[in-house]
Order: sequence, then structure tokens, then C-alpha cells
Amino acid sequence: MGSDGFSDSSEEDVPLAKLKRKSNSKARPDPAHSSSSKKASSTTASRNSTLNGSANPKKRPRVKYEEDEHEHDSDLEQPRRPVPKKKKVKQEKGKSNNKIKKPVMKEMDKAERMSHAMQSFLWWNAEEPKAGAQWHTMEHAGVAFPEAYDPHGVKMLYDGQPVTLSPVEEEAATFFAAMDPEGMHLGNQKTAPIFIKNFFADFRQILGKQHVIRDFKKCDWEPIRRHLNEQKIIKKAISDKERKVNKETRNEAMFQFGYALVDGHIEKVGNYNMEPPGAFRGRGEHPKAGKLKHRVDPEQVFLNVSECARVPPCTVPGHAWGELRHDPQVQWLGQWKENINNQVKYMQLAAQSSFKGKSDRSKYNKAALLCGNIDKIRDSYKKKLKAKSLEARQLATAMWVIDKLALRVGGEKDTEEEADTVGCCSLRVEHLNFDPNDEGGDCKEIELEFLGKDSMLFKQTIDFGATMYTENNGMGEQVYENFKAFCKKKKSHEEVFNSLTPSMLNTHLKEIMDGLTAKVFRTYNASKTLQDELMKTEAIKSFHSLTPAEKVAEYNNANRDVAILCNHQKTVSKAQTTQLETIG
DNA sequence: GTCCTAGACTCAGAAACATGTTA
DNA sequence: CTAACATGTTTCTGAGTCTAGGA
Repeated sequence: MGSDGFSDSSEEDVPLAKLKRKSNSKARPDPAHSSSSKKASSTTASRNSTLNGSANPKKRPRVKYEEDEHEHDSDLEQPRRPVPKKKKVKQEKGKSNNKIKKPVMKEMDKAERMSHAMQSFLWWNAEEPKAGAQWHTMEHAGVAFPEAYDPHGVKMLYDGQPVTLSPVEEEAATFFAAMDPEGMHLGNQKTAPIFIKNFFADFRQILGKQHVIRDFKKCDWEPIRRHLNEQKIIKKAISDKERKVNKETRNEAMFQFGYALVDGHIEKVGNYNMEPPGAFRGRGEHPKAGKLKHRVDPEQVFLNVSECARVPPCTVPGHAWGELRHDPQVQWLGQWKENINNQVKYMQLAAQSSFKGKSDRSKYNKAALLCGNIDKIRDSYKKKLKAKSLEARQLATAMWVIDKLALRVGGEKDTEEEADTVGCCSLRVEHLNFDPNDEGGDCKEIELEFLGKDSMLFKQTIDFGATMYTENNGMGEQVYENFKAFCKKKKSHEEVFNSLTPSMLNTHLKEIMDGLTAKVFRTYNASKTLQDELMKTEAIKSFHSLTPAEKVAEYNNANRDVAILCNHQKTVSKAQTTQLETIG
């Protein structure tokens, strides 16, 4: 698989925003493909945000310890240090003139020392825990809980009159007042009524049946809203000194809770702060949006530590942990149940930890394996597209869709409990619009329009007769015929793939290739797209004369293609929109 | 078996935050 | 020089996928 050049595109299905976050692990070599660093320079270079055109465009914010320490140590932390500007400039000058760098033992603060300590652990060289287990020993400080509610005493108005609320009631009222009236929940005509209905039902339950507050329309949250805005401004206007103190407090908490000791080495914890209570912010038309998310007590939290580890003290006075587990088969450090959908939530290690690194590695290895088998797989579903059994034809058609259009597999959802979103297997007839432009004749266009994960709109017109879907073993036309057949005589709310479930699809995929599931196709296709695009840029004549900034631009362009493929999008904020409008 | 669902983990956008840049 | 703005980064937590284990 190294020969197809695939292996060095690891981690690429994480375009745009995600890439920066993962920059840490980028530096890590994949032990499975030691020759995978060929392209690393161009990719890493483009990830670097400090573009000063200096001799070494490869500098990363954080660098793998052993490989780079001598070369980079002196300037490694430089951007983070509160050094006066002048000094910075001097150093930079010196760097370009003088390549010789002393291996200076730099003064590091505690956070930097922690970070170095973590990076010195090369998990890909370390011994694996015994089969089935993910760790031998695990110790951590448990979950940090938010402060108890501190009442502000500002009264909301009901029917024009100020109402005195108990702290619990006031807290709930404040959750609502904190919502931006123009934001994605209340600013949207479709979601606002759901949000308000759910919130107000829960609010009234807290108030009790006898309470004066009965009608949402008579509620005026403005006093509280104003108060919150004032607080925000006050918070923003604090002096540098106060800001520093705040940061130190936060750091303090980070040192207390932010690290775990796993098999003798330090790992970063991802989410050590317990989720505070609030109004549930479901995406899209979530039927439970606005419901009150309760405060979680330590009693509801289960911790997972090794048997011999010190049990972390519970920091909430008068409370204790709900349960202690010693389960080395799972990664989580803590878990609790949320009250909205009664689902388990976890405290886990951070993305840069060895656990996540390992699963990323196995994810990309699977994608690479798929790369080597893709022709076989495409041949296999091509044959099945014309199979006699409906089940087989639906399976093959769905695989085409997942492979070519990069849709998610689309499990079943209960629309009473969750937003009505779909993926491949859950597509309904109403989501397909045949011949959207009324071209007639042998038009083979279908417009796909549905809400996918996170209620993100997918709207694309696919021309199944287009060369991109018909040339070189493409099967566009057959897929089109199948779609037509599957939708025939069905009502709009019926499923297109009525005889197919995600588990059937995955079971089948596993028979073709070990470890293959539907989601691997997205990883594979995203990685392949990025790689192909980068190769194209690298192939242009002027590539070597491109400035680092131009290379970054090229890299971002390639990444944009991935985002388009995966239908990744960020909603443009109002401020940005108006900005763009004023620009013209 | 085979269905079903709780549990565990990845993925992903919004919001908060930090830092750099410009008027 | 400062404030406002832009842009990049991190945190937060909701929303998927997939599996294992029990009825």
C-alpha cells in the first residue's frame, strides 16, 4: 500500500478547523509505514500558521520531542513567551544569519514541562497492553464540578410586574435569558417555538402550578438579559492583571484535573469539567431543544481507575462519587447520564493522547487497506447492482452512494426523540427529486435534498449520466435505474432502501474486507481527495518557486475539496454576513 | 440464530477564547 | 497608541457510527 502513495495521507479526513487541533499528532510517524514522511514537508508546512518566510517553513507549534529538540528547541516556545517584541525580532534575525544554535536549556513554565513530559512518551514504540485491555494502570483526579449557582437577584417581569424568584427558579430563567434572541435557536422560526415550548414547560414545572407565571407571552426576560450583557462587558473590560489571575486560576484547575497517569506516563484529559446545567441546545429541529439540562451531582458520576490507584477526592463538599469501576477494557475515566435523552456521557482523554492516537492509526490503516481493495469492492457491487434479489440490489446501490457521494450510512432514528435527519439507508422517497429541471427525455438527474448529521443541509443534483459517473467502470446509469425502481409505487415518506439496514451493509462489508465498515469510505475518499489534490499542485512546474504562503493556500484549496466532498460546512455568522454584504 | 438496544467511541459545528492586524 | 476587528485555536457538547451482549 505504500506504493500507491496512500499511506502518507493519514488523518486527512479532518479538514479545515480540525486540522489545526490535530497538528500535534501530525509529527508522529506511523510505525506501520516508516517511509511515509515524503509528503510530510508540504503538508506540515502548510499547517504552520507562523508564516514569516523564514528558512524553515516547517516549524510547528509543537514538535515531536526526540526528532526536533536540538534543532528547534530554542525557538520552539518563542511565540508563547511574553517576550518584548524587539527581542523577538532580534532572535529571528540571528536565526537567519546564523544557523548554529546552542542547545539552550530553556526555562519552561509548568504547562510546558507537562507538555514536554507527555510528548516524550512515544506510544507507537511502547509495549501494547495485553489483548482486550487498553491500559494496565490508570489514575486521575476525577471530574471538576461547576460552582453552585450564585443568584444575581435581578427580577424578570411578568405582565409588566417584577417577580421574585427563588434561586433555582431564577437560575432557570437566566438560562433562557442567556439565549441570543437572534441566535440559531431563538432566531430561527422553525426551532424557536419548539425551544420555547420545551423550556417553558420545564420552567413551569420548577415554578409549580400555583405560580403567577403561566403565560410565556407575558414574560419579559429583558432585565436579566441586560444584566447578563453588563456582566459580559465588565468581564471583558478587566485589567491585564486580573486577566492574568483568571488564567492562573484556570491553569491551576488544569493541573489538578487536566492530566491522568496511564501506565506510568502522563496523558491529557479532554473534558475534565462537568457540563454545567442549562437549556438543551439541540441542533436543527430537535424535539427536545430548550428542555432544562440538569446539574449533575457527583453521586451520578462513575469513575474508572485502576484498583491500586488512589481514589480521587470528591471536591464538592458533602458529596461522594456514585461508583468506582476498574475496567481496563474501556478508555473512559468517568461517565454519567444526561437527563435529556438519558444517554451516557464520558470524561475521556484528549485528542492528543495515546488512546486517540492509536485509534486514529487503526482508522487510517483501515482506509489504506480499503485503498488496496477498492477495485475489488467496486467490482463486487457493480455485479450486484443488477442482481435478482431486491436486497442485493439495494445493498449495491447504497454502497455506490456511500462510495461515490460520501454519504454517511444513516441509521434509524426516533423522530419523537431526535431531530429528523437521514443518511444513506434512511433516505426517503421525498428526499429524491427526479429530473429537477424538467428536462424530460432521458434526463438522468436526481436532486438529493435532505438534512444530514447535525441537520446540515445536503442539496446536490447528481447527473447519473455524466461522464464522471459513467466512465471507467462507473455505473451511474444502472444506479439511476435502481433508484427509479426503488422509489416506484412508494409514498414520499417511505424509505428508498426499505430492505436494507446499516448492520446488513456493514456485515456484508466485513465479509469483503476485515474491519471494513461504511464510515471507512468517508475516511478513504477524503484522504484520497486531499492526496490527489496535493499531488496535482506538487506536479505543477512552478511548485518549487511557490512561497510558503502560496503553498498554504494550495493546501487550503485541497482541503476545501475535501470539505465539499464530505458536505462539511460552517454556518456563516450574522456579523460575517453583514460584513460581506457591505464589502459588496 | 436474530433482533434489539445500551454502551463506547468518533465526528463535527458553535461558541469561547487568544492573538494578530488595521483603522 | 488603542480599540475594533479579523483570524486562528481550543473547548464544549451534541450527533453520529458501530459493536457486544442479552432476551
